[in-house]
Amino acid sequence: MDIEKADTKERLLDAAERLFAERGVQETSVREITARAGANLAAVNYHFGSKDDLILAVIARRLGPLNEERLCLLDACEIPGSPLNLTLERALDSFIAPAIRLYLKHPYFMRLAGRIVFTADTQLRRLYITQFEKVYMKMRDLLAKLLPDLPKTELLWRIHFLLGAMINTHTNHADLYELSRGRCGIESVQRVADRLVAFCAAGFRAPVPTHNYPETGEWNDANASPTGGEG
Amino acid sequence: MDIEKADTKERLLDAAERLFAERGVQETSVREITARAGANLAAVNYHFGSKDDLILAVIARRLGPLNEERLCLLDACEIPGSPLNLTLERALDSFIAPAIRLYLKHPYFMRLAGRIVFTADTQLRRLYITQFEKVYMKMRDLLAKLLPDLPKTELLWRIHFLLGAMINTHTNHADLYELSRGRCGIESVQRVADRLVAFCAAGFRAPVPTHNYPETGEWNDANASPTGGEG
DNA sequence: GTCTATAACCTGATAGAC
DNA sequence: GTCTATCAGGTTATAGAC
Repeated sequence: MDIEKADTKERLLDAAERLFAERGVQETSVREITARAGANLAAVNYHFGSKDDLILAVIARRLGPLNEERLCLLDACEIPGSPLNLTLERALDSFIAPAIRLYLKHPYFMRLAGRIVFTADTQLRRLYITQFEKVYMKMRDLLAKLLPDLPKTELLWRIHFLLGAMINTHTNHADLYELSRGRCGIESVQRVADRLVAFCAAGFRAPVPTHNYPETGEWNDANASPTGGEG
Repeated sequence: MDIEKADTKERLLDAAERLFAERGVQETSVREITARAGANLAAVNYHFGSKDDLILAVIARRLGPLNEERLCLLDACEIPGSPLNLTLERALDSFIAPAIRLYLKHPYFMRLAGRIVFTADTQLRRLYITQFEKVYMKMRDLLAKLLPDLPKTELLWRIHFLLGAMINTHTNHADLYELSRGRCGIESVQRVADRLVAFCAAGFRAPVPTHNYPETGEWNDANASPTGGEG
C-alpha cells in the first residue's frame, strides 16, 4: 500500500484543523477547507453532515487522546505511602507535558485549542470544557493532597493561573518567539514543560497573600445545581 | 442637563463592546449592534465609517488609558537608590492591578481584550499588541533589574507565563466562578491582584530548572528587522 | 442626523447528474 | 463518492428621501 495521499475525510480534517487555527473557526468557510483539501465543495456535507459536525470531529480527533494521557499520568502519581510533598513537580508535569508534546507534534491543533478556550462561542467552549472536566478534577484533588495547608479557594485560583500560563504558552508562542528575536524559539520548546512546571510549582508553594478566610474542606461538587449561572 | 441617554455614538460603542465580548467580533453583525443601541442600521457607517473602524474605536477607548496607567505606575517603581530586590511585588502589581481594576469597572471590555489576544485575526491582534509593546518593554527592563541573576531567556518565558495567567484571569473568570460554585466569585476579585502577584512573584524567583546556557546581556531590540517572521 | 430600500456579495446546504 | 448548479438567507455598505 502506497503512502500516496490520505483519503478525503482525513484531508478535510487536516485542512480544517490548520485553517481553523490560522484564520478562526467562524472565519473559515467550507469553500476554503475543501479547496485546500483538494476536494469538492459538497464533500464536507457528504462526509460530516455539516460544518458544525466537522468542527466537532476536528476537536475530538486529538483532544480525547490528550486528556487520556493526562489522566493516565496523573493516576500514576498517586502511589500510596510515597512522600507526597515531593511530587508537586511530577503532578504538574503530568498535566503540562502532554500538552507541550502535542504542541510539538500538532502545533495547529494546540493553537486552535487555545483559541477555543478564549472564544465567545459558548456552544463550542462548552463542548471543549466538558471534555476537560475529568482531568481538571483529578488534578485539583491531587494538588489538594500535595498542598494540604493551602486554602481550597486559593488552590482554585492558582489552578486558574496555571491554566492561563499553559494555554498562552502553546497558543501564542509565536509572539514570544518574535519578541525574543528567536531566542525563545521552537528549538527550546521541549524544555518549556520544565520551565512552566518550575514557575507554577513555586507559585503553588507561595505563601497566601494576607487574609485568612474560613475554609470548608469540600468542593461542593455534590450539591451542585445543574444550571449554574455565570458571573 | 439630564442624564437621560448618551448620544448615539457612545451608545454604539457600549453596545458593540458588550456584543463583541459576548458573541465575538466577527460573529456580531452591525444589525445586532444598532438594534441594541436603539439606532438605525446605517448609524455605524455614518458615525464610524465601517464596522472595522468601530472595532478600533471600541478598543482605543479603554486600552489607551489602561496602558498609560501602567506606564505611570511602572515609572514610579524606579526610585534610584531604593532596595530594588524588595520591590518585585510592586513592579508586578503596577502591571497587573490596573487590568483587574478595569475588569471590575468594564468586565465586557476586559473579556473582549483577552479574546482579541487569542483571536486568529492577525490584523486585530497586531493592532492590540502594538499598543502594548511600550508597557511590555518597560516591565521587562524593570524585572531584569530586579532579577539580575535570572537569565534573560528565562525571564522572557516567565513574562509569557505571567501574561497568560493574567489574561485568563480577567477573560475566563466566569469559568472559575462556576467551577468553584461561587467561592471564587466577583466579591473576591479585588483580592485577585494580590493573589496573582504572589503567585507570579514566587514563579519569577524560582530556581532555573536545569541547564545554564550562555546569555547575552542585550534584548536585541536594536538590530531588529522590521519584518520579523512568526515561528 | 436619521431613516428606508437596496445593491453586491458571501455563506452553508442540497438536489440531481455522473 | 464526486461533481455542478443553485437555493435561501445572511452580511456590509451605500444612495437618496426626510
